[in-house]
Amino acid sequence: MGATSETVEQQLAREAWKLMFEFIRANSHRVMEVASEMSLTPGDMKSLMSLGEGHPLPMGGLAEIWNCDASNVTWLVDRLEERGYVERQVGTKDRRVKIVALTPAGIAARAAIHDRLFEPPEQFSELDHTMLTELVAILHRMVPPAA
Amino acid sequence: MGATSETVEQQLAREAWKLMFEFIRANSHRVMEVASEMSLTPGDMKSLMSLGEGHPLPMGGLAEIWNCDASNVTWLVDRLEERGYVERQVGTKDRRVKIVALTPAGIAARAAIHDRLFEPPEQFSELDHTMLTELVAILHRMVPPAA
DNA sequence: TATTGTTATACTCTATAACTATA
DNA sequence: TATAGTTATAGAGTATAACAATA
Repeated sequence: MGATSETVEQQLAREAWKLMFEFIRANSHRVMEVASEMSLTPGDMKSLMSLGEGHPLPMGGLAEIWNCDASNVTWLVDRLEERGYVERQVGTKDRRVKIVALTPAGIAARAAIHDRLFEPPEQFSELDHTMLTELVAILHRMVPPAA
Repeated sequence: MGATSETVEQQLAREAWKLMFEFIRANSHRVMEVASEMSLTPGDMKSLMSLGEGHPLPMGGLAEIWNCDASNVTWLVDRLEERGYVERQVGTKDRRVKIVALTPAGIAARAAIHDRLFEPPEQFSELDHTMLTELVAILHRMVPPAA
């Protein structure tokens, strides 16, 4: 049953992933909506989202996370800094590096985005208690605990 | 148990949605990878993905689906047409409208994208047969059958 | 000399406005 | 006159290259 069984599971995984993909695509407009509500561009919002509270990051690290050029990080951080959401701190060890940290206003903005973005789409109301419990357990297994 | 029970379910839905969101974000690089493999920009790929085989659409309809300006649709369709993936057909009833249809090459490219994009991420290997079956059933309930 | 981040500049993507052709 | 799509043009976002400060 080895090879056959494995194939069945791969097919199930593929089916599940495909459905998840479609579900996300059907709800992708929400990101734009929330950004628009908060007068942020999608780029600003994405940047803000990936700056953890207790985890300030150097410009270079952001370029890696955001998968863009360093010069673009300068531009993005300038935008957030103008709005008072982040600040640049000079590195203590190496004075060349600039650490980007959320300000209290940035932390608040990030929390507001999360609140709105994590409102579950209407399709979740199709699920009963058992299914919801199962789904949470399954996703907990797939998503590593700490980010 | 009415109000209380509902709140618990809303919390579960929120938790599930948040986890799904994180899971997708952790795998968002795949889209870029596949686009790059096929020498397509993410925009080209997104456009190609939303053109169904038996469902050619007018330029105006695409502007609505892609949520962008009509002039941008012209540009996007030009790109796909240059690569031989779509063709403009003049409307039979109203000669002003242009119907955009996938060519055989476009259908093949779309299938290739799907094949790669729907390869389930490694995290699915954490799930046993029961969980996979549950997940597929749950997602089928949330995603409307026809696209 | 090598590296971090910025500035100057060019290229890509998207939108607004004016236009062409049908209706 | 109104509508579907295109063309001309301007604006946002991103990258490449040259630069300044620090290592």
